[in-house]
Amino acid sequence: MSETATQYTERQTAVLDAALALLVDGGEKALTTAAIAKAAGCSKESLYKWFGDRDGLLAAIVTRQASKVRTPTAPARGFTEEDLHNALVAFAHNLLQVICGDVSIALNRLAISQASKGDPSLGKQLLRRGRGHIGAQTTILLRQAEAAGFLKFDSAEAAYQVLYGLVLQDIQLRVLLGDSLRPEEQNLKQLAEAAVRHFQKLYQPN
Amino acid sequence: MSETATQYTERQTAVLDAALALLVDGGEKALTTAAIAKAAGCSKESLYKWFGDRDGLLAAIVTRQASKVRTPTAPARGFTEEDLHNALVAFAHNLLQVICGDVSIALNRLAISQASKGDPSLGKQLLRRGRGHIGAQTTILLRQAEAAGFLKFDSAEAAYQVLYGLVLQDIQLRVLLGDSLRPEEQNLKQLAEAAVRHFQKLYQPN
DNA sequence: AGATAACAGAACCGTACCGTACGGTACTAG
DNA sequence: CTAGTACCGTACGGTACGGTTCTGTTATCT
Repeated sequence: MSETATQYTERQTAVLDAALALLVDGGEKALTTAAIAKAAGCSKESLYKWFGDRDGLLAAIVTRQASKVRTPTAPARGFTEEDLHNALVAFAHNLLQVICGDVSIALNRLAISQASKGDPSLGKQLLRRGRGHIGAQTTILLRQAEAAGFLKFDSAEAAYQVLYGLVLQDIQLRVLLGDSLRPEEQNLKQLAEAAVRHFQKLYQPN
Repeated sequence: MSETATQYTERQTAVLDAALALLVDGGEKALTTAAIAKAAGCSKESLYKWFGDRDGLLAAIVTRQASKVRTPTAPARGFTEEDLHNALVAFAHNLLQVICGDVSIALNRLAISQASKGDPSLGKQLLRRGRGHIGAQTTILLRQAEAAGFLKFDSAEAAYQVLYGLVLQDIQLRVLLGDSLRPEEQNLKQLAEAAVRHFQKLYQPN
């Protein structure tokens, strides 16, 4: 596994942000090297000097964005059952907002498109740095909740998987396919609360 | 909405099948008009005569495949709670198998790629004829189960959404991104049973 | 048998885009 | 003042592909 610990200069990250903006509105077809150079106010030659080739630039975009994932607020040491509920709802709400956001949609579409061309590296990056990271943090929260006696399960990872499914349902795939949320789904906070309610019912201790 | 009731000749459906096979192994980049013509043993000119342009051909591939969706076995008139459980598990298992299959992955990737280029029509088709259809059938089953007193919920559609999320979790997105299932996820039957168990616990009447 | 339509095969055209090369410019160091 | 560095802007080569056109062949109909 290539540990791309490469740190980019301020100038280069600005280029990556410009490229991401270009990707978000316009899709992948708008993301040509010429367009990136123009939007970023640099020359194509510099792009190739900095990022190797087009795929390298795409990978840099993904890793840069994935490095921005906000880890869920660390749970307080001693916390009540209501704290747990609120933390889970906040997690679910945040997850829904991220997934329905333009940036997430554009990046996931890009990664899937690359996977379709036989290169799963972008997808792996996205899963590892995005979903994997946020999942690990939340799994810790679940374990603490179990230790506090608020939840009961065999595997924290499996429980997290269930929570994830309850929250997202088929929403992520639908937005990726270009579908728009139904009116009753517009209220993401409400969706998050319903999902967490179901989750707590499934894993209540008694 | 264009009601593409166009019926293709046997020859043309054979071309669509060949194109689908090409898409399944090789991804979208392998799906050039020249390659399709070669694989199907026809000329490019015929392709354009039959399907208009490349996008028309892609749409024809999707609609043809979507027309093959097997509606879940109609539930028996008088059925027991065990029948319900078995029907739900069969549904979940079948769903997982379809979603993890090469054809589903290739078509969903194709539709997402098209959506990324600003054309959501393929995605709409996929949702309407694929997920929408199977969902409607299953929702009917859920309603009958409620009438029989085996389940309790406010909205059958919402309950179906929950079942869908419990079954798929993040599996579909992961396979689309090129990730492979973890060893403990290989047993799809087991996943289906766990999901249905959770579902029934959530919506048990008492 | 002759006419007509359908089709395969191949050549061709225009376009889009990746990657590279080159000339010109601003800035810094000695 | 000169040399070096980093960069922009542009132009170009090579290639891939969508779509069109042409020619020859096969099949069907009268």
